Amino acid sequence: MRNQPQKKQHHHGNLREALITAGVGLLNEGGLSALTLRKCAARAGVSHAAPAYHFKGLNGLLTAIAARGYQALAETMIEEREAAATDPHACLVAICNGYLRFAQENEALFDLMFSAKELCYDDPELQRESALARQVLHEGCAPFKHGSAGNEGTEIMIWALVHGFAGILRKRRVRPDHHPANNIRFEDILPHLECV
Amino acid sequence: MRNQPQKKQHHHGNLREALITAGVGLLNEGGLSALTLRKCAARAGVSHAAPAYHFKGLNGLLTAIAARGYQALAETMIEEREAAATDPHACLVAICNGYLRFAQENEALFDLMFSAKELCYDDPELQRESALARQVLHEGCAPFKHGSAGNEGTEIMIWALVHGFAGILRKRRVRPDHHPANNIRFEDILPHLECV
DNA sequence: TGTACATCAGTGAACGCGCGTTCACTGATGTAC
DNA sequence: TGTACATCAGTGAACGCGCGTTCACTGATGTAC
Repeated sequence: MRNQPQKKQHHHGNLREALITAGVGLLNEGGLSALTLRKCAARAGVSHAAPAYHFKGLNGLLTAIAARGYQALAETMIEEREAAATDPHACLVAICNGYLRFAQENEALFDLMFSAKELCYDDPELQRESALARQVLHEGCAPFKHGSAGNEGTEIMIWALVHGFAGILRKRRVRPDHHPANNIRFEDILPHLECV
Repeated sequence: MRNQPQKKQHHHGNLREALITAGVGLLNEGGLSALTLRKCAARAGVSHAAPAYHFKGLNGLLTAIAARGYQALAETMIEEREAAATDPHACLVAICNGYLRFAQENEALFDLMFSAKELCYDDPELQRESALARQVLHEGCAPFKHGSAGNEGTEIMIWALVHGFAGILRKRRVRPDHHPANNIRFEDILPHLECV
């Protein structure tokens, strides 16, 4: 019963999850600036001092939410990859599309993960989740080399490319008539990759 | 004399410039969160209500500073291009390096230009300066085609690539051991572009 | 050339707001015996 | 099985802070005559 409280309790039992969920909701609805300790607490139905206590301050909460973001990013990429054909090219394209879809469907969360907000970059969970997401991209790039830099060059190029796309496709960042056409696809961009 | 006040005056004479300069300084020193109306005013030596009056609120000031950022971005790219050889490939590489240099030398300003902060995107000056910066990249890409998308495909790909690089190279965004090597160069990445 | 007046850039005090932090506390839980 | 006690998750009131905005005002400037 501990994780599914039936009624108002002093010990919440699952406060960490509740606060992270609340934070993600706030991000989706109000953007980065809507994510505060007090609003998170209110949405989770606890005292506004609770998240400060639980996460040892605002940065701790932001860090936990960002870690959850990396987890979701990895899941989205894997989801796309699973749905794709098995040949390396299609897999990599699918992974890239997953990255892009995550960025577009989770604008503010993506903001938090890569923005100017100070996170606790040495937090083990944040490190683990971001490394796992990175690993998905790494595996997708492994069969390829590109130019003299080989595999590593491929991975960095692909990461930059997909990350840059994510940035410039964001709504409100670019005037509509400056928007790159949405129908530019990775398929058009990646054909020069050679299988090792 | 109007633009060079010798002593404390009621009419500042060049308040707009003074506030933008102050804002850029604040960004450099304290990041995005250090950029407030009150701090800008203090640094420019005016009452804290002055910038609100002059720029019609915080967003107006942020917008003017972002516009200045695009101007500086264009200047940096042009500077690199001028220093390069005249062949199209070297020019494009130079422009890309300029984009990247600007992003690295002006972290917080770059943040403001592309971050989640709400700017007045229909401000004529912001539109003009961002279009001019975009134009530099456009000209650099004009001699090339890439894949079936031709010139436009090239431009979007290059923009995404360089913008993504800028993002992932930012300090503190990525753990040191996840950092792409700084010595990866556009020269290694662009050889597949074909002259039209 | 001088005077009266309208304009407007910037002032400074006051306002309310939401924020993160602190801290003495309470009440539930787990453990030792 | 029951009791005493230590632990600790969460409370709620209070704090001070910096923020953007507002507004009656002041003083410099430009213009009409």
